[in-house]
Amino acid sequence: MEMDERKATILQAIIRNYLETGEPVGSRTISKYTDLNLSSATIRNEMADLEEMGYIIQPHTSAGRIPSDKGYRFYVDTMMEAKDREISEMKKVLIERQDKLEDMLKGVVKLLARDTQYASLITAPSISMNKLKFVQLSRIDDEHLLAVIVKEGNVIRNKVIETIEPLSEETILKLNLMLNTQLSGMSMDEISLSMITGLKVQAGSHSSVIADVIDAVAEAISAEEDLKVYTSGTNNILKYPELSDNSEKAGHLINTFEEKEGLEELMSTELSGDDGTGIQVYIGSENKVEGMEDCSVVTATYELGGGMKGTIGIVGPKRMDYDKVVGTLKSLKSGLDDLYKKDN
Amino acid sequence: MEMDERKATILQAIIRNYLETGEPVGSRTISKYTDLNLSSATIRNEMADLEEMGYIIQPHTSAGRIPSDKGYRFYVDTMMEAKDREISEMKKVLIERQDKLEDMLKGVVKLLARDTQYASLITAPSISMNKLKFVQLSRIDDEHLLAVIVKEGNVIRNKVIETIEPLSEETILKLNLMLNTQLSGMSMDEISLSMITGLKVQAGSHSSVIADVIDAVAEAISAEEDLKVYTSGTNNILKYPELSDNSEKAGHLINTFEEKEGLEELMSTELSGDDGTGIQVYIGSENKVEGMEDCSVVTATYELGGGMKGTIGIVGPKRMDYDKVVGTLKSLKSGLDDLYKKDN
DNA sequence: TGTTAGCACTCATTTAGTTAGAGTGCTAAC
DNA sequence: GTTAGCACTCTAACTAAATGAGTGCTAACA
Repeated sequence: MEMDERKATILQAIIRNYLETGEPVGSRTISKYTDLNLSSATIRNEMADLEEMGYIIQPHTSAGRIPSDKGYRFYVDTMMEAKDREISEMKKVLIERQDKLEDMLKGVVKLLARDTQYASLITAPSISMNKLKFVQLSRIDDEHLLAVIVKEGNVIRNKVIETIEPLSEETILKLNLMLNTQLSGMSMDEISLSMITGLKVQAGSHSSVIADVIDAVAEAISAEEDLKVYTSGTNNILKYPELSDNSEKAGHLINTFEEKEGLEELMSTELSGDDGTGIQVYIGSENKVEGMEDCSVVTATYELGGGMKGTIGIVGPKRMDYDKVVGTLKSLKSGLDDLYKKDN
Repeated sequence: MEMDERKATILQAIIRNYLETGEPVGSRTISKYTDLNLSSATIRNEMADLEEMGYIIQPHTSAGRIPSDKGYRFYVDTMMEAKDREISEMKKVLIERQDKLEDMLKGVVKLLARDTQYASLITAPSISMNKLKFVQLSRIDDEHLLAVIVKEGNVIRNKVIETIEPLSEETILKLNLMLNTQLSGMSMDEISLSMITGLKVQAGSHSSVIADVIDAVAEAISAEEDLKVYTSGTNNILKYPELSDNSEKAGHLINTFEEKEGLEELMSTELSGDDGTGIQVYIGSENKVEGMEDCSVVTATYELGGGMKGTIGIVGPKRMDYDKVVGTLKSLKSGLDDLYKKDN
């Protein structure tokens, strides 16, 4: 049995209808809905075939059909028509150009949640540059030293270091000079053990401070921590009976969003079937995050330039308005991408 | 009509029973539950009185009674016996002494949520000292300057400032010296306009940089931003039918927790009736945050020393195990308070 | 005067039974 | 290959009756 054009039309009609109503779709509905001019009986025959092929499912004997994961996948891959969506508010948010990246991300993800009515998330663009630009030590008081670590891309980290004995301004100046001549421009794997011991020897009695500083540098440089995830509209999960009827599952999902467990992986694994648009769709069990078997996830990768890539996406029920969501994500993605182009 | 001892005993029995079962409590139950040796008929008379006085409510004619807000309040104020609770895990979390305050707070709030099974939140200790310790300008590259602002209490803020023209190392050194001799030790309201203009004049051609730096200082010094709230266990809201049956309301609550709207106020308003334990209970409509009319909120103020006060608390249904919650909060509060004492 | 037994009454919840309707699969005719 | 027709299935909605917990009130009792 193979998929012919008529079967595809019928499948499309079933899915469209099911997305709209959420009710199983019967043969009579399709008979009227499509312009194939076929009677319900004929449709029934075709539907039996589609069920055999695994595209649709019958919840119980005397009900209509609903799409299976395979059915959704077919729809998304071949029949979806992404609606172009103008996010008018977006421009405001982006043009205001909040100087804190964090605020911008929060704004965008909030916008996405409001527009789609699905739980939304965004990852901060991850910095692939992990080189140290410079370190700046300053004396805070007799027991505390401040280490400011500036990475390539002007990402800044602070660390307060406790000192055993007070350090004079001159010593600090000397340490600063020493650290920067040796370390600046380095990435973590370039900083060898011998360099560290060398520095310690040079520092003499202050070697423990140097050790602490290098620890701080190492921590700051390893970029993992930067994979921060912001969420918005988690409460939308409750709007979809498929997800909220089982409050056990809904609670688990909400918890996942609050604790951000596993969301990084969700947002970072790239599906092989990426079609170049940067949009990816994961349907039901295609999704490997625990508790999301009944969800679909749609993500888009955006790029702020300089290799800074982040991901923005939504999590919703399998019965979701894919066309709208993909359209919205495309629009947001291009908005974010443009941000960089304009900037330069 | 006044509250005598017997009425109080009966009220207590009603509330205790209702907290356990969640079902309206009838006269017969009380007759057996208490050791007053009264028949159900007598209890009924007393219950009629209690209802007239506003301590209990009858959901419908032929049902038992449930406590009103006023009833809960009476219970909490005069009859509650906080169970002493040992949070064994807590020591681990606190002793590990995560060097980042943020991680510690997240750990504590997670613990609270796990222990109580209620939605939990914690505010970072707010720094009441808003004096500037020092400013440190560093050159990042030709167009960017880094301003590190250190406040009393060693709270640190960074700000990248764009410069119109490249600044030499000497200029930056000079600006640093100038800023610190003038500004260090100052609070915002001590920094007068004339001082600022004075600085600008001194800076000559670099006055715009000075303006930017002072803006950054002003922003950093105003402590508002420090009132960060961390949450955990929001999903517990779904565990309590009183809150989750109406998924509209539950969604709103979850949203409040995600966006942290209004939670700062919730955690910072101190009830007049504070009894010196630092524990506060808000029942139902006593609570002024939107959407929390059906909740009770219990908070505890902790102090990390040096005037750094924060608040930790839970939000749950009015029918909550007050004894347990208050016990847990007391335990956590004293754990946090001790943290500081040990430290010094 | 406070307490209790008894009784009629109320009302939410449960249970069972019925009905209505949507949809199917299959067969036979077109 | 398509369609009309029919028997069948199963859910959802509705109705009616039974259940039972709990009340308020009255009258009797100590």
